[in-house]
Amino acid sequence: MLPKAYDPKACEDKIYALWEESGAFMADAKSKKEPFVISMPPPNATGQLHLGHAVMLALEDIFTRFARMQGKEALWVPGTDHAAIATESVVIKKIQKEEKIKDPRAHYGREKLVAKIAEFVDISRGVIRSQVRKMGASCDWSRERYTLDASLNRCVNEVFKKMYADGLIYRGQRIVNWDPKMQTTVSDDEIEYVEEKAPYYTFQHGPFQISTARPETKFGDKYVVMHPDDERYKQYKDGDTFECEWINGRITATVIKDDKAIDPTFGTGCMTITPWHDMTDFDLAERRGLKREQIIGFDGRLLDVAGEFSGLPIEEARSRVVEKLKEKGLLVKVDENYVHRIAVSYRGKGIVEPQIKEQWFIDVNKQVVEWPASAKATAGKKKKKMSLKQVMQDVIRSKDIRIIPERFEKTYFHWIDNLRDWCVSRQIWWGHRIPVYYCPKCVDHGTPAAEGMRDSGLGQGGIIVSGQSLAQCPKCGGPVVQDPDTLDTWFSSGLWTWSTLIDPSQAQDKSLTLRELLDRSPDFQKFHPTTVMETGYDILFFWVARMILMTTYTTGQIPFKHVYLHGLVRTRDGKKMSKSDPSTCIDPLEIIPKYGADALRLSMIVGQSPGNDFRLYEEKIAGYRNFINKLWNASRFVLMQCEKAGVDPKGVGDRASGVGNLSVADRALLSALQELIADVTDGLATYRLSETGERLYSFVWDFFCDWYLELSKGESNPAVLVQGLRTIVHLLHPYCPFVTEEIWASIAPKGSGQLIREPWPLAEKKLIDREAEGQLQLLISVITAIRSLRAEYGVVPEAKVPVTVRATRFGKFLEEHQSHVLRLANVSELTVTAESPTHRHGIVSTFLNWADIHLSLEGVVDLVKVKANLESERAQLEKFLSGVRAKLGNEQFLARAKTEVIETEQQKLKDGEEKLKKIEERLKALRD
RNA sequence: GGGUGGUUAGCUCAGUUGGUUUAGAGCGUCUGGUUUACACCCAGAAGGUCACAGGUUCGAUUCCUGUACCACCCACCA
Repeated sequence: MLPKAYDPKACEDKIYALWEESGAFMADAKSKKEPFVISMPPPNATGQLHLGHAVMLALEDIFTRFARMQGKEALWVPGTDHAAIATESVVIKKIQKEEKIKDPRAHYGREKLVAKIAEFVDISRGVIRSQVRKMGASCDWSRERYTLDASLNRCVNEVFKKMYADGLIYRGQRIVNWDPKMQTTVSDDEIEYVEEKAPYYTFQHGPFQISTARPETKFGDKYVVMHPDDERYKQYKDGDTFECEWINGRITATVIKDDKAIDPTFGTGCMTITPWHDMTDFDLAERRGLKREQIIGFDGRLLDVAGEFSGLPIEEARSRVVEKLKEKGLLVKVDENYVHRIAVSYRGKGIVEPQIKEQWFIDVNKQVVEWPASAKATAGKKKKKMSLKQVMQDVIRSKDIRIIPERFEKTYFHWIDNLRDWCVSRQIWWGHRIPVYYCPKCVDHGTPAAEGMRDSGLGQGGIIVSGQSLAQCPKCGGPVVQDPDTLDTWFSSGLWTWSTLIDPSQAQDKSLTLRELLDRSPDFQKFHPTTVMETGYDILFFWVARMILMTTYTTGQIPFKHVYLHGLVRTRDGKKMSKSDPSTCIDPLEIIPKYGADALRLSMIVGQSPGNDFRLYEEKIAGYRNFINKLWNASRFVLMQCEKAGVDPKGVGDRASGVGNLSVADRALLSALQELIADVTDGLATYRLSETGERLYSFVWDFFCDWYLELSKGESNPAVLVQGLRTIVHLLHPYCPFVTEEIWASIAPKGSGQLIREPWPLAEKKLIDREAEGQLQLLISVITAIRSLRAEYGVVPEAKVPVTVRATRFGKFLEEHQSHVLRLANVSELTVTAESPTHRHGIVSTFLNWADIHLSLEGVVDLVKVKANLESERAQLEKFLSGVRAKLGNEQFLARAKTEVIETEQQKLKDGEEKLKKIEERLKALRD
């Protein structure tokens, strides 16, 4: 006999191993079946499984299992991400701590440090893999990829080369976000803004008053900007110069009139600018061709321009500059309560300083992309040259890609509108190295060397962008040097849906072009574009948008058809779970052994809607653990019934025919199952997972267990029990794969395989039996009504009570099926009659639409209470009826409402009045 | 400053095209129960003017406008 309580610990790992060994997760590129594909958002290779991953895995596993059972060629590609900055900073910190080395970069040098990081990643990558398995993820491990795999690196290089050739990648001196802590640039999206109170100073700058929160940047303030229409400054003309006393002596400054950069209603209406360290000022300087000067070094200390302050870190310099200006009498006022926002690096948490630096950029506005790319997609559309931005907009606008929930399309468009050229170079070592080589001899290529080259003292040189690694200059045969920078991690992540489908052995063949590589990779041919991209809405910009950008450009295909965005998991109090406060966190790895992966999955899916955050706490998970246990016990009950009847559950056939005589309950169950199949199939196909999960939950618990199984105790047909349970575990399998697979093992027909490979049930119309469902409903309402009366009047549970039912239409049916009523409502004798009962004392009643139910409680019941109950019921009913009458008395309603609606209302009135009449009769009888 | 979402039972949340008797679920609460599948259970019950104010409509939790509060995203107010 199976244990009373389901023990996930005893089953889950074992079942997962069976699935994996049997090859159930593996997809076949040669198959003729319709493909269904998901690229798993790769967790960081150094990471631990957290709830964000757990949600993602649960959702994607449901999609995948459903598709697989539906007979599609389902492929779910797992992988891990090298997470450039995140990983490098983790390892550097680790070395600093464990090996007491202050500057691991300097200490080890590039090659050794990269090797150390790789070693660390190798070890920790296995951790996340095993954790993904714990969730029950049915992904194809034979196709696991890593963003730094050789074949993926090949893709990265080829894409870079192609973009460079198309003029989409350029090198430029532009303002970037510099993280002095990590010593690298970071992208616009990897910056958080934190509000901070800081003093806000106003200084006298010649004839003008200017305000700033950053006095330490003000050394190069050679320009004063004001609005051309500002009356206060109309005596100054654009280009006027003036001399004034400033931090380090007298300077000459120029007046700039600009209507775009300045808001005349703000502050004094004029400002000085720092183009080197401010995005807005940089734009203005670009526009007007103004000089720019670096004030702060890349190490976060002031440069020589600061004179006596040179070499000071920002914080210290600030107060001392203010002090000096104050001494000179140039400090006008200080506002201590000014709130401004400082930019903080998402990863390193260091304060980001804008800097002008020579970097590699992707031009998002240059119109060189042919779109739509394929001839097939071109039907009805004109091929146009578009910019990357335009393609990104087009694929969403044309509904080639659908975002769920739809409202995120707006957010997406807004982000694209504000998108600047994407800085893709990073000054870290961990990642895909930029495939650009410099030949110091071949200056004739005409391109100046990158900053890194100058730093290494090689001076000017020719540039070669290569899809494969180079040791020699193809022109002169001399030695080349590779660009020291690596690529933004999202550059390679942007290729994820297809770079993972490239055949690794083909990728070794350097003679192939990227196009050939795509054409010769069977997986790419079969499985791209992928079907759905499922991820948190927080990385819509980071990742989803970049996959669209990179993939449309490179392959001419969209990366995916649907984007399903889930919400973020929050604590019980609605706060973000943060690693720094472990008490607020729920660790899936602790939850799974305790409640099971199935329960965790359900708790994150049911009651949630896409795109909305949700709160998770242990009671919620326990609730679904209870549900899993309920299902488990239902199956124990089914097996027990089989045993009693001497039926082998595995011998039960699949067809509803040939299982002997069907009771009303049997027919009602089979019928309800068909509707359930239809609802669940439709719900899963349209991504309505919460609603569908709830439907299954309620069906299993409230109908199958509470009614069907209870009725089976009186009269049972083991074959129907088994078939019903089989259908249920099929439908539930995507949601809770472990327990259903475990149950399946006991009830599967002989010769069948694992549930994971079973075909999805199809609704059979001929099993739909409205009559039986209606009849069962009648029985249920009679039993419920009697139970309710018993509780209301305090009848002790063990007392058997005689009941009279006055029913006309269904009297005969009720009489035939009274055994259920006797047992489930604890009734001693059931009298079905067409007349109202003659005895009136000690009777309590309730009125259904089609029957009156009278319980005889002679000598037990308090007549005053009976009367009071009837009166309150009457009052309620009258209130309700007056509402219905008012509606039906309204001419406008009769004239304009739909006929069905009017008919329903009329029916309501009729039923209600009848019921009222009965209550009146009962009250009258009580008075007599 | 712009945008998006939320405001439904004590708590956490569903509610797909406006009308299925009197708005649902889980947890919690209350009453009762060792009914041999399950106390991770069973039976019964209480609890909501669907944030507020207008509007459209015969009819609004559902559509529109505005207000308040909360959350998030974006933005160059020095």
